[in-house]
This record gives sequence, structure tokens and C-alpha cells, in this order.
Amino acid sequence: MLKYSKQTRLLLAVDCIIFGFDGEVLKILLIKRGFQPEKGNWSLMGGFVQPDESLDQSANRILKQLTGLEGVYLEQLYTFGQPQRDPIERTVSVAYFALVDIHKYEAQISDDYQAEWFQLKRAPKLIFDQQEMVEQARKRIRYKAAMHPILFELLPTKFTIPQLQTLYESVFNTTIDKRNFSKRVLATGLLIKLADKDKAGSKRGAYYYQLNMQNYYAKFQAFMNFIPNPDSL
Amino acid sequence: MLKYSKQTRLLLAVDCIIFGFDGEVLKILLIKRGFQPEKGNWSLMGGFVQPDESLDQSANRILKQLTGLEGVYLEQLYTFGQPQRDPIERTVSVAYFALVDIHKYEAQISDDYQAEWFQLKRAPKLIFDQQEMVEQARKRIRYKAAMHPILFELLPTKFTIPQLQTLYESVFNTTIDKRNFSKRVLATGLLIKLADKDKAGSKRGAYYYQLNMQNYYAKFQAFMNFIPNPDSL
DNA sequence: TAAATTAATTGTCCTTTTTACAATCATAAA
DNA sequence: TTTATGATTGTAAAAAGGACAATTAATTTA
Repeated sequence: MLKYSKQTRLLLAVDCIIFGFDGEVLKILLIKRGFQPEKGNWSLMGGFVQPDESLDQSANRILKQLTGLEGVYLEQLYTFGQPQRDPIERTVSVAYFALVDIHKYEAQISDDYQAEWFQLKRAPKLIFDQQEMVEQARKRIRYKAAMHPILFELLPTKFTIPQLQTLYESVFNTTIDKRNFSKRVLATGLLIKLADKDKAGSKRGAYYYQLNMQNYYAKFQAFMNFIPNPDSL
Repeated sequence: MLKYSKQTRLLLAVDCIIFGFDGEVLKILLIKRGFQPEKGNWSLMGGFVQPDESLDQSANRILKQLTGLEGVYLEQLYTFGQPQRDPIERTVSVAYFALVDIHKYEAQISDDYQAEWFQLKRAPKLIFDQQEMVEQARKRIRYKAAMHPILFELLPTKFTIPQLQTLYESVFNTTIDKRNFSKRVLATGLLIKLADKDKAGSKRGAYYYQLNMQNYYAKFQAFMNFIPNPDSL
């Protein structure tokens, strides 16, 4: 037996929703699409799955080709397959999302590629069904971040607790009591206090912390509750 | 512009992992594969995505064609795309999982189709990477069921609290204190106590309950915690 | 040099939730 | 009537969560 001869073959694409944090607000990375249709319009990083690569490989390749990003947190999100989602030809797209510390890759991205960070709230309209993809990705990171320590992927190696809190407040579009937040975060045993301070944000300076990688990997699948009232995810 | 002319097209399949509960243990539905390769071996319900149907439609069609099941809880799980997962020809498969009350469809399935229920723990080896699909599906329902009232989809309209507890214990492979379990479940406001009893399980009989559908749909996306120590998902 | 400013850091009390734990009830069978 | 079986219900202690504000460290300003 050689082939499933009577079946129809389809185009398969990968689209990547890349979230980034700069210390202030949550952003997504968009690119000016390089081919027709919709050439020149803002879109997610996308491309077609090649015959010899897995989906994960495809997502990583596309990410690297279009942005230079490598080794970032990347996770399959959902597969979108409405027959008419691409007007040119039926294309099923496997969406991935990535979490990136913006500053870490700042120079690289802006110099070499036509990609640009947009505030998630103020991003331009996207092509095809990509708006829906972004919305699902946003829901997913809220969902995961409410229980798993996933948001650390968006921060630099050294970070302060106020920075961490700003990130959570940004992702969940809420405000959290400072005392309760630091109490909870420290109680996880995920943070190691460092000797030096970040003096950028205040006169007094805030102590840097880094992840306890042992505990981080051990607790990554565990449940925790960083968010006060997670009913509204 | 007519087509993305230079790209390779792939076969796209859908595979369905169907979980069922009979009041005792958690089961999955398998079928004897009807075509080569691996014809006659136990496999998930699968088929190729047709040119004009969405992925959800494809999953529902395949489910109905192979088992007669219709209108059951069906959710996209993950997309599997290792290049060599199908030895005949590269096929990417979008996996779905379904939750079914076994007794409700018992006659239908056994009479009309070559499908059979197996205890999840004692299921035969499956073809290709379907073992991995089942494992992922098992993880997913644990994950979801720990917070969302999804397991009611596995029960008949009328059920007792001991039945519900057996289901949870079966899915999570654990034991739960009876008093605490019923306290929690009743506290959700999801259950309506009925007047009649199920006398099958005991002399005294256990009161039937049914879902309060209002609250059910309202709370389906909400977080709740049915499982004492959900660290081990 | 002192005062003012700014953000970081820390603690307590109260409420709610979770957990551990066992006696009683209803019914059919003996 | 007694017995046996599973269903039902309650309480106290512990843990977690939530509301709430004063103090500290360092720079900037007066």
C-alpha cells in the first residue's frame, strides 16, 4: 500500500501568537505579511508546514525565520479549520503561542525583521481569523497563569516583586493588594532573594529575585492560585 | 491569485477519544479499523477531513458514522503532527475527545457498529500514536474536571451523589471523604434534589439529583474545586 | 543639613474554606 | 424483631484568603 489515494490533501499552516512584556503592559508581536493575499498587512507570524517537519518544529522554524526568536516558551494552542478561513485556498492552521521577555530580544527583533510590538489593547486589525486566534490565546494564558507559574517566562532572569505584580495586573487587567500579593508569591518557595536592588523604579530600590528552578519545574504542573477571584477568566 | 501554488498539501485526519462511564469505571470506546493499514486492529474513531467541512463538523460526522453517537460533549484536544506517525503517508491528526453516558447509548452502539467499550486501564494497544492521544485526553479531562463541572456529561440525567463520587474517584483514581464530597458538591448550587430514590445500590436508597441547567451553564467556565489535593494532575 | 518625596517592605485580625473524623438513619433481608 | 448495608448528616480544628496602613530606605528638594 502506497497512499491513501482517494483522500483530499489540504494546506496546513502554523500561526504564532507572541506575547511580550516590557515591564509596563502586555504586548503582541506582529509582522507585515510578506506574500499575497493581504501582503503588507499586519498579521501573526505564519507559514506553511513543510513535508518533513513536525508541528513543533514548524512553529519554531517560522518563529526564528520571521523574528529571530529562539528558545522561547512555545505551546500549541488550538487548530483552526473553518473551510473559508483563507479566501485563496483552504488552509487549516495550527496556532501556537509564545511568551517572551521583550527587552531580552529588543535589539534583535527591531533591527533585523519587519516585526513590531503592539499593546495588546491597541493592536491593529488582523487578517483572516487571526483576531479570534489572539483572543483564544489571551484566554489561554489567563487560564494557565491563574494556576501555573507560567508568566515568569515573560520576565528577565532577575526581576522584582513589584515588576511581577505589574505583570499579573497587566495580564488580568486588575489590581491586587501589594501585601497579599507578595505574601502569596513568596509562600510558593519559587523565588530566591538576591543581594542587589533595582534602583530604576524608586529611590529606595526593590530587591531582585530569581526563580528557584528546582521548585519551578517541580511545581510547574501543580496548582496554585495567584489570582484572588479567578471566576472571571 | 488562485492558489498557494508552491506549497505541499497534507492529509488531515480527525481522531476521537470517547470516554464513557457505566457507574463503575471509566471506559473508552474503540473500533476495529475498517481500512488498511492496521485494518481490523483496535483504534480510535478516525477519518479524514473532507474539503468542505470544518474540524468540528468532521469530528461530529466521524463520531456519528462510526458509532451512531450524536449530540454528545465533544471538544478539540490537540493536534498531532509527527512526520512519521502514519507509515503510509504523512497525515496530521486533530484529536477530539467526547464524554458519554454509556447506558444511554448502550443498545445503539453494540447493535449497529463494531465499536466496543474497554476499561481505560485494560484497553488494548492502539495503532500509530493513538496511545499518546489517549494519555493526553486522560490528562485533559482530569485537568478540566478538577475545576469545571464537566464530568456530569458522563452521567445520566438523574444520578445520585454516591454515583457522582464514584465517577470522580474513578477519574482521579483516588478516594474522597463522603461527607466532604457531598458538602462541596451541594454547595455549588448545581444540583436539584428529586423526590425519588435509586434503590439499586442499597436498601435505604439514594436520592436522585439532576443538574440545575441554569447554574450549570453559568458556572461552566467558572472555577471550582472538586478535588481535595489537585497537585497530582 | 534638614525636610520632603517616593516607592518598597512588612503584620495583624477577621472571615472563609478546607480538612479530619463517626454517629445515626432508612430500608430490605434474615 | 434483629441484622445488615449503604445513605445521610455535623462539628471542631486548621489552613488559607482578604481587608487594611504604618514604617523604612533612599533620593531629591528646600
